[in-house]
Amino acid sequence: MNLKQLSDILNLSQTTVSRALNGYPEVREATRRRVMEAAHRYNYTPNTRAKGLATGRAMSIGHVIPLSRKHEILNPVFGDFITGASEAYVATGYDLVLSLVPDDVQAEHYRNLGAKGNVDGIILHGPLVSDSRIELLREIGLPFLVHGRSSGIKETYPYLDMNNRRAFARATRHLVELGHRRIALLNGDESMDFAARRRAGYEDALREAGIRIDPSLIVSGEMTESLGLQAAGEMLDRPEAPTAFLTSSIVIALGVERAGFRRGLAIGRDLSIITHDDALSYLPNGSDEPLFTATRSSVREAGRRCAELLLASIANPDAPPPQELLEADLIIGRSTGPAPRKDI
Amino acid sequence: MNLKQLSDILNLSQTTVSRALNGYPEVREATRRRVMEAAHRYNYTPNTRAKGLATGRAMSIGHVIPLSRKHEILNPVFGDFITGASEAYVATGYDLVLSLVPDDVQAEHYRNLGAKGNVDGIILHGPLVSDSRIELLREIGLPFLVHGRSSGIKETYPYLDMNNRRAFARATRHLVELGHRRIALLNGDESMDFAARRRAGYEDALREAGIRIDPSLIVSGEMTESLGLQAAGEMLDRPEAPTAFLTSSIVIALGVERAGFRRGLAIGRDLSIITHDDALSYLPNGSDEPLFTATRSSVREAGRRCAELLLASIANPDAPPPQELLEADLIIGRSTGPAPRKDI
DNA sequence: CAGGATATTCAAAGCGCTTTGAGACCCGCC
DNA sequence: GGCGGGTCTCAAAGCGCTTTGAATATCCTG
Repeated sequence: MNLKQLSDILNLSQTTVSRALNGYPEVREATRRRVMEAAHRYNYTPNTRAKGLATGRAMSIGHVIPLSRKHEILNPVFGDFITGASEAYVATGYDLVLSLVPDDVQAEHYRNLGAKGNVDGIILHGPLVSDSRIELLREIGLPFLVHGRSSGIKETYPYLDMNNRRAFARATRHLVELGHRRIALLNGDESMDFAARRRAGYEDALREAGIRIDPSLIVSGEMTESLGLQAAGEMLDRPEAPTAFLTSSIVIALGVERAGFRRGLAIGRDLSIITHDDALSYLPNGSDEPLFTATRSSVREAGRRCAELLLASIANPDAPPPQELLEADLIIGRSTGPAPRKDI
Repeated sequence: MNLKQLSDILNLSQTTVSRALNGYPEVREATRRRVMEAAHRYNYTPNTRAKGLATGRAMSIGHVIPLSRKHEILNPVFGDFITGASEAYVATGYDLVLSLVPDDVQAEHYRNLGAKGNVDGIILHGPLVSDSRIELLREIGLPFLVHGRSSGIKETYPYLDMNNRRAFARATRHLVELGHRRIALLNGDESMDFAARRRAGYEDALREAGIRIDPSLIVSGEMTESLGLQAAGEMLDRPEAPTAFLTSSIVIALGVERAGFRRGLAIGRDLSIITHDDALSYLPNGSDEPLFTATRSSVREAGRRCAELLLASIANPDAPPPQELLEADLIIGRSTGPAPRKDI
């Protein structure tokens, strides 16, 4: 069923039918109702491609996920982010076009997305510390929004980020206040901006407390359970083992916990753990009481907000680029406690 | 840059340029090269919407994720599935359109997808035991493929599934052979087809071994760490505690393990665990040696295969509907061992 | 009831592409 | 020289929609 057929059935011109459906004022209310009803009855929905061609708007947003050896980092978080973004898209009739693109063809892919014209805007995922994609996107002229930031970029660009630095500074400070001096950081890949900022926050707090930054207590890599298990395991076996761990994700924290269990350490007493918690729906931090003390910031919420901001800036291209910073909550759970006596 | 501009620059007609780019034979090789080169130089890419309008093909595939209280079940697995599917799409120039749709408007959404014509086919996720969407999709006439199956549907329909029943029967049998008699099943929501089949496999093996099926040892729900922790915790505190657990996902297994740790039980000795492992990239089952004994089947691989099958059936609509069943591997790890003496 | 608003409807152009059917050109051959 | 056959190129129609500018109904006022 297309517009022509529908208007033939109704004995109206295509113009009138189109106007009736799109809420233009120059259609009598009775006519509009008649049209609406027929559209519904015959299950007529305007063809997106044709509509897009005519209006110049694709009514869809592109999400490009870098696909590399490192992509696993984004993976678990991505589902929730998308869920949030979708809420905003569904509400406004936009579609979400997803592409997972190998690192080496990304530039080309972005250019294509622009030229092919099948998205009205792009959400940039997983920015690096210094990410050339931002400049590229500006050059292409397609509206975009960065989820996260890129410290190396000085020009202003639209973004939504979580205040990773402050969150990790607070978490570290909390451990310091509990008397911990040897605090390990198990971080994500530090070529990623969020991880670099987290480390900066951790170092801020240590410096502030006059604690020497010990590189041997800092590990960064893929945020998996194994990373937590292995890195924590190795550190705990040292004579001068850390008494507290700060981890970038719950899965890492689970690995740390396992390493602790294996050594008969009681979590929250012999060993403290603070993790960042993205509030992933399928990996809740405990059900009633939080399992881990954590800095928490919902990535789903971030997804929704990103989408909203991007849509707003598409609707109003002359507005200044949106820049928002979300603060994480510090949630106290049972995985932290005062540093063991002998270690103070 | 559009076709007209490009052909003006080249002093050729739009037809010729279009033909040159699309590999038609009636263009001199020299001309074609000239066109190709110019297209590249001016970064010309045909507008997808216009091309789609003209050809009637959208060059994109829709993935519809049911969004309900239960959606979390799909969530963690979904990222990997998509990654796999994307590999197939990228290779063939297709785009992936994602929509997360609340349960109550799904039917409408599918109809719309069909009418809007912005996808050439649909992958159906998370089929229920008896899923009306399959009939609906057939009725709509849009090519589709089900990831999983729906036991309640008798007509043939295209699908790719993992042999959940056999996998769980094998796993259960393995535990039985190790001497376990009280084997608990921590399953996903059993209104989902995959979970129902897993339970059937579990029951097959128990019946086969003459072991009574004890409903109090079967729990199904959201596949989270908490589910594992709580359900296993409760069961382990019974006088007649199970000696082995069969779980539907690694996250559940992690919860079971934690419940074990808390009670001072040694995994693989006091307590055996077998889990299904979707081979998620960010939740590997150990790094060198598998953490858990597991039935393993890569969901990423499934995603790739689903996409391939769907694309093939779009390319060749008259072929019989593809139906494929993947077998899971049974991987032996350190989480299983003979049933404790006193329990035999 | 004429005359001018105002409300409603229409035909047609255009969005950027593919594709059809036809025209131009160049051979070589009789 | 003319003609058939290949090779190459072109103008124009159409995909399904929106939107402009014009035409027609309808209504109100004096």
